[in-house]
Amino acid sequence: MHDRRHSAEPDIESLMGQFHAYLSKKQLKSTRQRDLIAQKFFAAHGHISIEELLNLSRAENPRIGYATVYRTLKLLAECGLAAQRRFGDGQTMYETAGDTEHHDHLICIECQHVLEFQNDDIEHEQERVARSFGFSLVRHRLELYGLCPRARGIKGGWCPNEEQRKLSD
Amino acid sequence: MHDRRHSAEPDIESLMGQFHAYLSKKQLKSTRQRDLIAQKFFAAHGHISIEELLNLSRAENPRIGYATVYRTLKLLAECGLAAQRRFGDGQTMYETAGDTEHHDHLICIECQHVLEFQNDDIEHEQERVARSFGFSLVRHRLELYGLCPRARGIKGGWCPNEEQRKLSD
DNA sequence: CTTTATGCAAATATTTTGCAGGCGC
DNA sequence: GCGCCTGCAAAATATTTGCATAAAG
Repeated sequence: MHDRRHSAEPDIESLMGQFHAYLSKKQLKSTRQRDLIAQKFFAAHGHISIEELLNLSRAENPRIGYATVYRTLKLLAECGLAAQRRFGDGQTMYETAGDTEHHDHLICIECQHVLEFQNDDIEHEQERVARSFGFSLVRHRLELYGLCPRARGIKGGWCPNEEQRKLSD
Repeated sequence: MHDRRHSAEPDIESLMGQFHAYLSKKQLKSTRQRDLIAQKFFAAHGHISIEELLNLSRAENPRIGYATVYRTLKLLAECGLAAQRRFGDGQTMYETAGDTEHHDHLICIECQHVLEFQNDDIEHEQERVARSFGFSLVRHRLELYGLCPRARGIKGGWCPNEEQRKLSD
């Protein structure tokens, strides 16, 4: 298991590649709008709402409409690169999924930042569980929510928030 | 519509108690409709949509309206007994929360249905991972996406979709 | 060229709200 | 009784769809 911090850019290239592969497999077209929306979506990496995505996209191409964002997100969901999610009363959010290197997330509920990790024992066990129900496992999502050392009040405790700031500057 | 059964009656009494406690703390009233909806909701235990809940409730009291279901679910969410959730492209679902038992989800990407499971090895490993980063673990979410036997094309394969129909009395 | 996408607006679906009686307390 | 609740319908949101035109392969 190893700790992998996010640097500014996640693996957008690879995700765009998967998206394009899906489009051509389905004989669908790759367009300026789809690419723009997908890029913005992948770049947001964590969570993003339809509206935020529309606004980000419009910043570069003001003529983009709601329908295109919905339609693109639907495609991304079909190929497992996006997943719809709803928290509390808020709006519908989408998040990235199906990353090739399936790292899981460790999230501090205090400072909101996200670390990634991989753990083979857990992965194996997931396989076993799926098989025990007769399922074949396609992908998974694992998120651990907790408090980072700083948030727990440990003096001089390490905090992913600051750690990331250091890394990205 | 069909409802989902769970072997042992979950702790509905206790959940209703928590709900009533919340109502009186907030000086809100306990009504026939609220109780009915909450009971149906708790009895469903796993996942239920607004519409299913409305139908179950109307089976006993046909005059119940959408608005009351929405309002009751909002109350349940406020006191932490329900949580909104959305899987795949499907409808908005609600699930019980704040229950002692925690369930992870196994979801068929073909038929969209959701099974719950628990696996102690995974839970332990999650603890270990969090600790190794200096985090204290508060909660987690684990979702496995895959194909059920039927969806995989296994002849006579078992499908959670149908299984549930069978189970419902 | 042929086929699929886009953007707009209109159609649907979903959720919330206002209000005139009803019902808990 | 007083004040919160309910059911209904209308309003506000959110999402999907139809269609003429534009762009991709």
